[in-house]
Amino acid sequence: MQPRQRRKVPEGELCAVCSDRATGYHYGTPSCNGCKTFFRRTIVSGHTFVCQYQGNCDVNKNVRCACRHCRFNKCIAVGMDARAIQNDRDRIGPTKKFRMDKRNSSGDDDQISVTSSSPQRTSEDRIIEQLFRVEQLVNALRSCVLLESSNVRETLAAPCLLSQIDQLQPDPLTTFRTPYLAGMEDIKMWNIRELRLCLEWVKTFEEFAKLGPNDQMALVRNFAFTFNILNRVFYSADYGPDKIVYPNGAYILRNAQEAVKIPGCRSIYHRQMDEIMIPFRKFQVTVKEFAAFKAVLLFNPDACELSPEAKIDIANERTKYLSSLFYLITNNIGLAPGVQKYGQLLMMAPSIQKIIDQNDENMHVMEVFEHIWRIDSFVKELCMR
Amino acid sequence: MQPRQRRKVPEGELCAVCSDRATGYHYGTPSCNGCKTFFRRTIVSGHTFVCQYQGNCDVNKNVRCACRHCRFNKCIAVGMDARAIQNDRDRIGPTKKFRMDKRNSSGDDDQISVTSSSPQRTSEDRIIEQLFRVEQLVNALRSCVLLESSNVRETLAAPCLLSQIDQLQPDPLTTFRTPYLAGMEDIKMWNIRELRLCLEWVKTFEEFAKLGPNDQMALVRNFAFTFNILNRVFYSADYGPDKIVYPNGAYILRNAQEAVKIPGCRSIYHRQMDEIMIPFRKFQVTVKEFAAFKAVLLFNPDACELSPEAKIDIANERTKYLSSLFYLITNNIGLAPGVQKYGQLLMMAPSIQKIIDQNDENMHVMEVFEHIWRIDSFVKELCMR
DNA sequence: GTCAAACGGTCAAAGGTCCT
DNA sequence: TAGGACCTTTGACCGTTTGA
Repeated sequence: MQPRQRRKVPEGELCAVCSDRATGYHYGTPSCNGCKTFFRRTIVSGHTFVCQYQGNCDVNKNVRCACRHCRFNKCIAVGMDARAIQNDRDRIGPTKKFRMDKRNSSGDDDQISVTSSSPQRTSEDRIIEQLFRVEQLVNALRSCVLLESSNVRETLAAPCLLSQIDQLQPDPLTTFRTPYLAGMEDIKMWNIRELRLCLEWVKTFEEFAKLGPNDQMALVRNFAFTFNILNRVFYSADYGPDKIVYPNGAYILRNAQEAVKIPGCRSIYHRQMDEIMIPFRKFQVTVKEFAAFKAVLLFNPDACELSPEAKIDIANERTKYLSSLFYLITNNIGLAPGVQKYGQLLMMAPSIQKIIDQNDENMHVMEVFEHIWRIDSFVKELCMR
Repeated sequence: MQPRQRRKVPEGELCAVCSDRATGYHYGTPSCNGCKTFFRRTIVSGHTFVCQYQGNCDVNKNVRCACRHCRFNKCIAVGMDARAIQNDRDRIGPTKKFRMDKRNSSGDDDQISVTSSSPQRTSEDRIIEQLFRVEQLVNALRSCVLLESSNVRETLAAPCLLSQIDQLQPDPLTTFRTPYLAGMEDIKMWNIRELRLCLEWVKTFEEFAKLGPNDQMALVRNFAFTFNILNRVFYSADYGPDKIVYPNGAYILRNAQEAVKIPGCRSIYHRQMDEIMIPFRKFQVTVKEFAAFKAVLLFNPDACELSPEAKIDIANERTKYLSSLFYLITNNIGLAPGVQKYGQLLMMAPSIQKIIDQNDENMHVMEVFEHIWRIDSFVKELCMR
């Protein structure tokens, strides 16, 4: 477990969160067993808490359980690092031998639901929990070796990779290295990977699966590059407002480096930073909110070439995710601030649309110079109109 | 939690207090759920009980509730340890999966409409009332003779026409006649008129007036054609989903008539109908809501060529109108339906954006054929990038 | 190879919820 | 209202992984 520094916690050191006796450095911070476990569970489950008071509750050994919102905030404030949490469960096997028995009793395939002990309250909560589980799976899939898929329709018809994720190998190309300037190969690799993930992601929606292949194609062609860009900026490590950092450390500068510039194309990276990445950070969009926002954008009844019959179902689906997003936000931060955050988030959509349109235009320019800037056929099928 | 030892209560172990089945060691003593909870509540509430008899009542499963004094005494006697009781914890929310309560019921009795009947008007109310007054004035101005204005900056700097509206003459070109197929002259006339109205409309916003001329120009160039199209479809008389009708009766067909087609340009009228006009009608958007929606769209912090300083004020202004729109809608129709309507309305913005972008493209095509399809210089200044 | 730091998993025993 | 069945959350303890 890469300890940041190999140092023993001094005798009598206190938990930086609650001042109980620290049992060591956990997630980069001297902390007690309770705060360590609390932090991990909160991150892994994706729970968000609401303070019943003013958000400035005292956190100490005696009252640390009184307000989970303030306890978690303090965990973050004292420097606990969520990246030190290992979501990759293949690397640590079961700690008990009789775990084998459990596997056998629950059937051959280890199911997704093992880890989730979610509260499941209202239908909105269930929707959000489902989105969150899928989001985590997609994030795991992002760093796996993905076989090349040249045909969108076939990929859509194939079984979802997310259910077989434990049989996939980690891809060394995706492991984080010291940040370095991205080259064109990085951009292409991540574009293809993210578009591939998009196809697996959309397949997890029941309503999407019900659509005919042409409607599926229309929706996914309308949405795929949005998914690509949104994930790129949302999951970019925060190296300031002028860098978009891919998971492997490759980064793009605000004024794009020469290596990734395309003659005749207007750079859209600075707009991705100003109009998406910075607002996401400013509004403190959570993973769950992000997932719901993407679902809203996917179900676009105005997507080109949708059949009229499908439009109605798709509009209803959008409404469902809109409501879930609203209650998620307002439950987290209260009605009045939530109304603002919700509105601001939705009003990012037109800006995102403009960026996507600009990208479309760029791709057509690239195609003119196809002998130089060859566009992957899979990308072309998904993103060109 | 310090369990004294990690030991499971033996099968068949009895509660030391009442001899019911023990569910585990609680507060240091094997005990049942009832006595466990009774002990905690008694300690936490600080209650003291008085025995009605001699203080030596029997305490067992059947009569344990008969005398709380003796029950509590026995709890202490068998060794329950009050020091194992913790401070209050955070609320954990509903624990039952299916609850038929709150939101999705009718929104009438929702708490949100505190303001509507109170004499004190909120700031949101005042904002809406102001927008509504201006909307009515602009609607009046639409049918007045408007002097030609060739220069956008000068027009923005000039006094607002809305304050001199009673000195203007009605324009016979705008009076309603029996509907007839619009010709290119109708389209051009209404485009210019609506753009002219847009300039007068934006001037009524205090925050807009405060901006420097370059920022004003950036905002209005970003917004003018949106204003044009939105007013066109919102105020179109309802002759079904396949006609956009101008105030003078000129109408455009879904499959645009030859007279208004432009070679090389994709028609955007059917999209204006499907993605704006029909949703406006379906959602039953009111005039006030429409006005607030336009204000939200005007104050776009992502408009091209805005100065960085202006962006912040503009974002705040947008948030203000977003909140006003939300409270307007939810006060009208209740929280749950309002949340849906609000979200659906805002999510029209990306589709509107796409239509505007398509229009931009068309205008560039038109310019190539400028000798035939001459674009008015005023229109060009406002709408071309 | 050795071993301690720091991961994740476990489950008894805390507290909270909600129907009676 | 108070009681208690049933639920979630907590954290001390333990096995596993990893890097110096």
